[in-house]
Amino acid sequence: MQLTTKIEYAIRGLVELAMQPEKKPLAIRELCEKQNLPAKYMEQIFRHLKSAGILQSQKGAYGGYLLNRPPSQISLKEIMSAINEKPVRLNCCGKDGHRSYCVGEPCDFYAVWEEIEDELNTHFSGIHLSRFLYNREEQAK
Amino acid sequence: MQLTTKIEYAIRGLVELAMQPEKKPLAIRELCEKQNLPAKYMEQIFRHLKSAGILQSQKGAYGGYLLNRPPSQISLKEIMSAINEKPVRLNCCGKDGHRSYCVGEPCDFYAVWEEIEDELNTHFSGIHLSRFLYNREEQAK
DNA sequence: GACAATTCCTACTAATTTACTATGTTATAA
DNA sequence: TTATAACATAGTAAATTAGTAGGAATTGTC
Repeated sequence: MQLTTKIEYAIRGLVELAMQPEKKPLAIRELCEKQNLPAKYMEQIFRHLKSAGILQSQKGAYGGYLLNRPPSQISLKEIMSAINEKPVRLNCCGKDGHRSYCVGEPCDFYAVWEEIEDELNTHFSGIHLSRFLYNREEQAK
Repeated sequence: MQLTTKIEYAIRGLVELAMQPEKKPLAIRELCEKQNLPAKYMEQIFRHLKSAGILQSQKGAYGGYLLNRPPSQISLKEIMSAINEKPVRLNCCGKDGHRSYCVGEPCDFYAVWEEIEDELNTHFSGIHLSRFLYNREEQAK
């Protein structure tokens, strides 16, 4: 498993939002000062999370972001796929790749790998943001 | 999930070896011609698989590689960790990173992520090479 | 013993991806 | 009207991935 900074930052940002009082938006700049994160980079990340329906935003002065749903209803799967859409490409099936290994389209190898991916997605769907703030929930008033 | 070519090539190579008659080593060059893979790159991959105890090798003329164990006893976990050792680094815990998020060493965030990694490793430990050659087993005599 | 075939080893390079920064534009509350 | 925030896109630097290059060491066969 490869944890990119994007995922890490996303989770840290979301955790911070989760500890925010209801309905009070938190600005990226403020959040990033607390967490010492690159603000401009975070903007991009948060916009993705917004288009995925995880966040909602308030523009202008006193604006910011807030969670669209409780942390227990935001899955790691959602977060991950909001941030990086990476279609798996197998070289054995590529246009230029050779095909002796491939039987159909998609080939057997690809089919098996897709099964495995599905299993992982199922697993990540069962992990929620709340898991990352278990210890902090008590700290937050 | 990110499937690197190294992992893909490793599996394709191992599948090819699995279809080889017992005790007859298969040379990288021959294997790579069949599968249209870069031979020199494959050498590196196979050497890693060897040091991980998945393969054994026979040097010199008529040499090559062969599986050390039946495909049903070679897990995806083994293959993956043989090829890429990637220690997860979280920026929130880094030497230069800030620490407001971190409570201990390692921090809560890290601890949760490690739990998730363990779950994945457990899952990958249950997936074996044989899964990739289910359909081909009949084809191989 | 010579030779051909093979694994083994290390260093280098090219391509791709990741992790940002820069420079704005647009919307909104006070 | 002004300050503050999200929104958008393009560019850049660092890191990783995906190889290639050039050989040394080993081993079966003639």
